[in-house]
Amino acid sequence: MEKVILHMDGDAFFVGVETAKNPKLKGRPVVTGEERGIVSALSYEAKAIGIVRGMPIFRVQKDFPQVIILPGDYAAYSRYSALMFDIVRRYADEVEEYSIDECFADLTGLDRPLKLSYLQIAERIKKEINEELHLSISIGLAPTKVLAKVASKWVKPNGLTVIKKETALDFLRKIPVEKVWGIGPKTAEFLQRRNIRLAGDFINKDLAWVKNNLAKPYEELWRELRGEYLFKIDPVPKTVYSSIQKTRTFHPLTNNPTFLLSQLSKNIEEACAKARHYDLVPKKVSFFLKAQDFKYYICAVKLSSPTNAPEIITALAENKFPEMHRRGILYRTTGVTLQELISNYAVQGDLFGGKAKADKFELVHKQIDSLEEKFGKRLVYLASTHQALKHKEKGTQTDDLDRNLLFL
DNA sequence: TCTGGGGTCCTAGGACCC
DNA sequence: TCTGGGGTCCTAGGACCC
Repeated sequence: MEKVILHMDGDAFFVGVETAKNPKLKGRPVVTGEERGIVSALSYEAKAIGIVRGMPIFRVQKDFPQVIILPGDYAAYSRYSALMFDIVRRYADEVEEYSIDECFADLTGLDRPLKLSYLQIAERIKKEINEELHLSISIGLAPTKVLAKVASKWVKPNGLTVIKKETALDFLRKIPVEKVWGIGPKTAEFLQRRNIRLAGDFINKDLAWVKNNLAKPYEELWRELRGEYLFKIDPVPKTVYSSIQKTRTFHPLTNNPTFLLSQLSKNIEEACAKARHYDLVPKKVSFFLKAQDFKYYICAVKLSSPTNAPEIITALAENKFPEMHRRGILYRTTGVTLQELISNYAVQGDLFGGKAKADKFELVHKQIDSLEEKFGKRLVYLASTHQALKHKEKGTQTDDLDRNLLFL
């Protein structure tokens, strides 16, 4: 039986939720991202007057004084996201939560028991999300995930588009190849140089050409675009991470090792806090500095004993720092990635007491975590992070920060 | 898109072995 | 001292996504 895959995509989702919370925002130019200093989401009205994602907030304030600027409210976005997916689950069992505002659902064979056509099922989902949550979404229906993505983007906002195997080519002849899910700038450029500009041009190439010229994932993409169902719906809710990353870009750029290390220390504290929250420990950690020209200077360390204690990981970072740091290069970003995460429960003791030492630190941090939950963030942090916070909050009294210093 | 932050997956090539 | 052929495992880095 031919598959029927639904793809649902929130319209300007963060702003949509803000409008649902406060209906007075409806029809107004609204952006979110105040806390980050750049526009992270924008209403269609804001888009219409020339605002784009990533635009600095100060520019919006200066050039578009009529725009309403809001800080992100991620707790609300997660709540609405869950409610939205619950509505999809009223109809389909197989729902894959792909991102905070997108999901796939397998509707195949549900028309009979529900006594509704596939189109009617999609219409109901859309109507219920509109009426119950006051959110606008767009839906695509197609025989594969990739085609369903194409369909949901075809009419936006508030769209509902069906692509059948027979009509796929007509759609794909109107879609630039770089707009296809999975084809990024590099592959798009490669294809365009060979005169493949539209998704339709791409699927008109034969399989041998695809195999000879592109990597394996693109062969699957090519098949999916031609209507062959390959990318399965994965309904397992995402509870585990395989890596956790924390990065921060700063201005002005710098070469100062002390500054860079304190930024890295802050990255490490944040990453470790997240890992503790999920009871995960990394078997491997990598640090990086990103230079002015966006080149990465990376070093990776295998942990003899997996831990999420920031004291241990910052000590590693300090040891490895000279391997990444070059004199005379300006850096824009520091970052840490905790890799090969495993459940803390599964960690075995080692011969040299590394595990016992890590356990002590982890216990202290668990207690700090619960205090911070009660009394707010940044109650306590490592001395090595101190400078990074001073930098961020320059202009405020550093006395308050000094009071909370914890030397371990 | 002159470039923020957080993820996943794939692959080429080196290390090591027979 | 120089030379095959073939296999596995691992890792760094590329490419892509939202």
